[in-house]
Amino acid sequence: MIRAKHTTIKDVAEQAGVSIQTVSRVINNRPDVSAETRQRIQEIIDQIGFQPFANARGLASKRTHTLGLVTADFSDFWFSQVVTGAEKEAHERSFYFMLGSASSTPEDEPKFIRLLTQRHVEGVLFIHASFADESEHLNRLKESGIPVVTVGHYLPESGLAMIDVDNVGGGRKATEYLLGLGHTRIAMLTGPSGWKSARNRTEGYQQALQAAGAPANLNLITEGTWLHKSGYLGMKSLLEKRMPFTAVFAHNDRIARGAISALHEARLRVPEDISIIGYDDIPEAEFSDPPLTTIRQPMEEIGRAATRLLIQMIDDREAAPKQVLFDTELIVRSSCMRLAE
Amino acid sequence: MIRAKHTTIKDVAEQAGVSIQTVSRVINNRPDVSAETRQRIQEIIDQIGFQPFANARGLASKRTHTLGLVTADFSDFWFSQVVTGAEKEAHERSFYFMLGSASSTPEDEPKFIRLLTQRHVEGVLFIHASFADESEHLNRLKESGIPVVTVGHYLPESGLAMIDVDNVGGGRKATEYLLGLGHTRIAMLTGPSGWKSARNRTEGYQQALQAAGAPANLNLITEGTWLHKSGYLGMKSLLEKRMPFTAVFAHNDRIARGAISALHEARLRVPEDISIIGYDDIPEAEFSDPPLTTIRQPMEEIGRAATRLLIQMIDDREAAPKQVLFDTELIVRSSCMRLAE
DNA sequence: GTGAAAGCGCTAACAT
DNA sequence: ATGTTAGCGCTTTCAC
Repeated sequence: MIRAKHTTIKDVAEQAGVSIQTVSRVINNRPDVSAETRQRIQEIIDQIGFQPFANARGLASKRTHTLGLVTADFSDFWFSQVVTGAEKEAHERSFYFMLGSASSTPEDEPKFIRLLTQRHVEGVLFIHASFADESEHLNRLKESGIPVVTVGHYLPESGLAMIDVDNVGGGRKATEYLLGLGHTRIAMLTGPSGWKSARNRTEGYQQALQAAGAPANLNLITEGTWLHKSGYLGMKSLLEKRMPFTAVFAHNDRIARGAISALHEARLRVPEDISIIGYDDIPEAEFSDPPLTTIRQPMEEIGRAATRLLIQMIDDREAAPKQVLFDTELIVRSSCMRLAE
Repeated sequence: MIRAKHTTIKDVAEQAGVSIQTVSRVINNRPDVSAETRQRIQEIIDQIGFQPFANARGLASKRTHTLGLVTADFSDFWFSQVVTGAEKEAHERSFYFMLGSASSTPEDEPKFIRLLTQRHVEGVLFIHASFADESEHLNRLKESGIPVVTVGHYLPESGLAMIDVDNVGGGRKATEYLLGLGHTRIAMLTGPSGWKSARNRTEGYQQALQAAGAPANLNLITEGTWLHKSGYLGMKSLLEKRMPFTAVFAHNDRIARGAISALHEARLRVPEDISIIGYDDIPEAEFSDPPLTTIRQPMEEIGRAATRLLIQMIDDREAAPKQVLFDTELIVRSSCMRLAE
């Protein structure tokens, strides 16, 4: 196997007639080089297309500028948005992400830990990893002293840094909106209760109902997964129960859209017969039938903020893990209407 | 900034009372170590949790076991599936992916090239990168001698390795299905013509029509993006033209679903008034209203195959770039029906 | 089967 | 402002 010969700092030094160290200073933008030499060296670098080898720098400086990215589900829209933000922020700060295990099956854990330690990642970003599955990962990492920031995955006990959306507030906001339209029998299709975000949205829902003196009816709550299919099946089972309700809070837009399919199948109209509100504001929400009223989360900004915090923790190991909650925004479209008297 | 001290090969060697080199042999599974010494060393490795530092190995061996992953759009379902497969395959072969630029804006190119060369990635996987934007990237990489495999992005001129779905066949399959149901006025909502996959689906569509003696009517073809919104707007403009058609081939399921929204708004029923077939078989397709007939692509397997090919090209630089086409599968649900006489 | 020496490409620390 | 020396943690090469 023949490998292309890369140009090294030595080549540059020889051509410029200076020592390796001086070239190193130029690469690293150190102040103690004369403008003249700096320029001469820079020209040679540009000309022969020299790129310092990250591995060698990492070995010598004990910094790898590498971050680990771990997630439970790539296909999740929420995830993809967060990653986009995270990636941009990292690049701007000259950090890069290594892909951790996508499938977080328990057997993968040793491999996963090995990846992170062998590569000496300087920090790890957990995006949308589920609750139970991952906590052992997290603890092991924490013990190893690597800074960890979690997104959409808050365990208050763990004391880990986290960036998330205010899901309690979001759940409250959604429910209050429906209450404001006169609805009191409000059903809910939740995400898996293993997810903190789902539990929090449920909590917000209950807070709002309680404050309005319209206590939650457990028969109107159905737990499921985050998928479209789950909304469809959940709504079907809700309808079979024959408990009256006039509005639904779905824990994400995919669930909401699945529920609408089931509603249509049952010849019920949205919003005339049933009002429905989602969560996320996925791109399709605007073009659903009907356009979906929903709770928007600032996902890309969350990714950026998480990465920023992670790098900050790397730079200052004493920095206490912070927990930041972003606010949600109610996006009113036409899947909800005022309850007729 | 205090960094945790990592255990090194030296620590292991000292504890085992052997030389560094012998430990190295154990790590790399070389045959020339006595079973006894090997076991003793292995026990110490396990006990103190030693992990060889990938950077140092890379520096010494000139192998980084790192691959670059570049894409135009994270939020694409197709992409996420392919990545999942690619990631699994890579892990099984002890390779890892570094995230390249997510946003493939032209300004990012220098940064992007720098990432890949500074990290000495051994190969690069381009997933679903668009045609025009990226070709300069590709050529630069090719010149640098780094193996490149593209997925969903075939430029025959470039001679690059690629794994893709047989989009011509898929387009033909979709169109033939509609023809078989008696439709002859078949409209089409395409993806961007800058994408090879879109052009190929169009080609398959034209082939099928021609073979059936029902030449394509350009007025029935509308180009758009891959997004839901585009299907919605495309169908609206199609309807405004008042050119009669009885069926639609949408270049992906999101477009199809957008089109269905527009159709519903226009008080047209699917499939009673208009039949529609999509492409991809996204999870939501099954639960659309109506459930969407579509063309399925084996995405995860494509990711695996692409990674396998990439690693093969790394191992054997003489291996000619291969081009592999996967077959598609027609998934019949209920968004199409036989044309009434 | 095992070890010693050299060096991968770079930075850190200390010279001058 | 620049050079010298040492060494990061590992593999390679060659010796025994």
